Amino acid sequence: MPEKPEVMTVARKLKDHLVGREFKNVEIFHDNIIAYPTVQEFKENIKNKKVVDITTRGKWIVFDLGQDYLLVHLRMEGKFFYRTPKDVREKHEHVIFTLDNGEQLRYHDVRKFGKMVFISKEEAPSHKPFSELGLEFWDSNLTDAYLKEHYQNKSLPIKSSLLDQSIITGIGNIYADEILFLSQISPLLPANRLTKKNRNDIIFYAREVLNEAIEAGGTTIRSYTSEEGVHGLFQQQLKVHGKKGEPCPNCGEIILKVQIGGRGTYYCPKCQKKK
DNA sequence: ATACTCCCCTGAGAGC
DNA sequence: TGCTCTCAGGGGAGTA
Repeated sequence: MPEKPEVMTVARKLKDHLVGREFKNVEIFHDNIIAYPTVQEFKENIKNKKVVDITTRGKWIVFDLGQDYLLVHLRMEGKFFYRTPKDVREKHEHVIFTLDNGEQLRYHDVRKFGKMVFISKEEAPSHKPFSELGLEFWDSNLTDAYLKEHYQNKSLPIKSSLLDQSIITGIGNIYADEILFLSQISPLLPANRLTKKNRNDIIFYAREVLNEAIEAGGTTIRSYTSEEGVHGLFQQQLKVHGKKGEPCPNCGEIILKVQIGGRGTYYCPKCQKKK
């Protein structure tokens, strides 16, 4: 379940290995992975494109190909592995890129939720997904005023609003719970009822949690080429997410689990009161 | 415009 | 052992 820190870690490792390489061919075994353009166009466009850089935007991995971008969203379970053409294709390898050095970069995704987009740099800013992404957590434009503006008409619980990628991008279900716990805000509180302090706390702790996770990512992820994938990241440092029935690390109250917007949500009912 | 619900897809784990 | 059921969750589509 990659969120921003995991995506950044994967992107960094891909960059170490792939900058300067060229895509010579791509085979697609599950068409739904290709979100844009058509599968046929995607195959044709990717050929002979050289990887200039690899970065992230929100939870998307951004392959800078000079004139174009290859964008990859791992969704829940997407992973990359390096193989050679001799290796038998595994059950969940859905997209196989062959590189100019004979190696293959294979996209593995058990649940087939991941998405790939090939788009020109010119077209990208006004086109999904870039056109619908909000601010990165480190962006200096992410301020109380920004959140106030975007939350003022939202009666949705703040938990759901934090997952809205068009406001702040990169936060997923796990870190949303952690950020709200540290901010001592009930996940059920409607976004338009947050105080100024609440909003500033969210910004502060979002930066703290995500930065810490990014640092941990550098050491915890063994290798995205291994069967380990990106599992286990930051698990030891989680305070409430996944801790149903355990005592709150703050006050000892039993941590609850509820469903908010269809997502499992963990919180301490004592520390995170719906004021 | 916002906010619901359903769906994508598979495997793991629980319960019987 | 093995069946059925529920859950995991990022995000898009359709609908009210």
